[in-house]
Amino acid sequence: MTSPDFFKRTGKMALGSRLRLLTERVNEEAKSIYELYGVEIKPKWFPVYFLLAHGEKMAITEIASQIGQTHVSVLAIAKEMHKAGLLWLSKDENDRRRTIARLSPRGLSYTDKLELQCLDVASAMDEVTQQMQNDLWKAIAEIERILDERSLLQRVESKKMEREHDPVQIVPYQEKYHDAFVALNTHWIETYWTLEPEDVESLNDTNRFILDKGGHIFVALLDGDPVGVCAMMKCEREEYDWEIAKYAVAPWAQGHGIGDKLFRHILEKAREMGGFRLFLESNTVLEAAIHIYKKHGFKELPSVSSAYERCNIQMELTL
Amino acid sequence: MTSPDFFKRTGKMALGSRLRLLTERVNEEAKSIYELYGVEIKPKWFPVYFLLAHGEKMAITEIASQIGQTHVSVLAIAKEMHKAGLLWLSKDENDRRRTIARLSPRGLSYTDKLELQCLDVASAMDEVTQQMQNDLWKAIAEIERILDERSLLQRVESKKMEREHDPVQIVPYQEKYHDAFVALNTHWIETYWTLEPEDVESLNDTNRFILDKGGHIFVALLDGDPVGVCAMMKCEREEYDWEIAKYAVAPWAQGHGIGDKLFRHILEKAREMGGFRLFLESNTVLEAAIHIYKKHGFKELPSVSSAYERCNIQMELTL
DNA sequence: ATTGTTTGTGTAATCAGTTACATATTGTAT
DNA sequence: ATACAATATGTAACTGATTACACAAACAAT
Repeated sequence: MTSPDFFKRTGKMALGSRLRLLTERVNEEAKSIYELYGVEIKPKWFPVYFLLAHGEKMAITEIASQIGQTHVSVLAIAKEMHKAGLLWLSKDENDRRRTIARLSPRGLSYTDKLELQCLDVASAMDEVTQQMQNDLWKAIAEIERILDERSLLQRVESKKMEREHDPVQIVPYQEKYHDAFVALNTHWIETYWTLEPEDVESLNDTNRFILDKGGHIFVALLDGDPVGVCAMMKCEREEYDWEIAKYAVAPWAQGHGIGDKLFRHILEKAREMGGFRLFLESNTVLEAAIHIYKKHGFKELPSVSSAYERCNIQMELTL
Repeated sequence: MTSPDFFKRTGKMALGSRLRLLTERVNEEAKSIYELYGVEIKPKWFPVYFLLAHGEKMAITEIASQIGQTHVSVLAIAKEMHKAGLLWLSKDENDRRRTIARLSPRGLSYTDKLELQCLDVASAMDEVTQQMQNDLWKAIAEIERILDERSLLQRVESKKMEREHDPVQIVPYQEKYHDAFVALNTHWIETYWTLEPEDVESLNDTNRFILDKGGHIFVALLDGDPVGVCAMMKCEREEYDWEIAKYAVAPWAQGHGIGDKLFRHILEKAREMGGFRLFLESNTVLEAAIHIYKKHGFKELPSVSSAYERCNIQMELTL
């Protein structure tokens, strides 16, 4: 039914689509719930019904502004309800523009049933809410308030400005960064060790070794040029979620916090994807890297038994 | 713009309407964000675009199942994108039923721009998320999971069963319970004291004294008959949110936990409405009530200076 | 008293999705 | 080899909302 994988990949860009899907689903459920109670009311009538449930009289526009819809849709609902014999429409004597709506006796007679239904739905929703760590209801209220303060457009606009003025950017790996990925990693290996045939293979076949297995690579761009890379791979060890590897920054670009920014990005992604136990292997000669690992809270593990000969230190972090 | 008052009143019954409103709003914003980036892509194309962004080829139905929409809507999107020159459609050689979609070179050329847009939107959304106590994104994922386990319909169904088999029910106040509200309160006052003219006035004019000021009354029904009432009023003292008052249960119905259930309901409502500091006044001769107050954690306040002569104890609770 | 603006309602077209059903291919079980 | 079921697409009609626009009543300012 749900396709959580897709939305995990899109990230928050697809909020609209996701909300629409959830809305659809909730309305679907609502329909069958109304049927369960034998109330001949369409779910979309509910807001109007609720407003008039105790005999209140209201003009179309008034209803619309209260329930947050356009007068056109309220008009359509009112007509449908009128046709179903639940609602009466009349002109306001004092202001001949206004059309006053109120429930018919038959409409009013449903109020009790509907009230029971509300009761049951409320307690079912309460039950659901208790099972959630994040209260959907409150979250909606919060985001509405936050977007009232400053629209998403404005926020995105300033992020855009920020980004455009920042020469350093972290982006997800793409095929076009493959050469840089290989070159950057080759460089630090060759500085201290020699490149083994396995190295060449694993670097060249990025897709097979990292991405296809559910791993991710991020690239640091300086004025659009790739100057740093770092990979997070699904960890083969049971006790960890992600292994950080292939972390390399061009020597001439070091010392400007680019590596740190890249690494922070990786940690954030891990957090987002719900993997909290991180692992990495390295060598103590790579002082700059070890410094960054420690800075972000990685702790050294006691014993080392690595597949790579050039590793003499293993570290872990639980986010 | 938003109408939070209305949704506060409807409670969780109007989740569908509320979600639709939020969806509408997000999509509205999305539209202007796309414009900001000068990408000639409609927001609703995004899921399809995202899937094909790196040259992937996919059949219509395949796309549909991945993004959680019907093949019909994907087809419509594909046609629109085709018309806009962003997408190519071709028949699968091996399976002549399948229509394969992939981005045209022009479509692919937008990928970079869109990626930047994703980046900015993601960081704007992250900023928003950090301001929220309840993570909307996670809340959606959670509720989807919970509803996968057991549909809302099923949950409501069992709540209905429970309610129908439980003779005791707590419902919000309605006009028809007015007589019971007056009678129940009059009874305990007259048992220990005499009814003053102010009492009569405040009980009779429930609307003006309690409801119009944003207070709430709940009624305990036993087999449909009102046997208990309790009010929560906006507290006049700065340091509290709600004052509990007019708490009365018919003597012949006492000792069956009805009063307790009613009181628990009140506490829950206070919690829901975000009022955490509660206050009440009472008299120590009302042992049953004092017992319930203490049971739920109310603590006695030292000094008493009440408007009511018959009060000799004041209590408070922070939820 | 007149005129221009605001407000309330109504109509038509549009949008982004849906369901229901038709048609063409492909797979499968005798 | 055939017939039936399953799959992939396509079409038409519907749904629940919207925007754009028309028109009449009420209000406000000269």
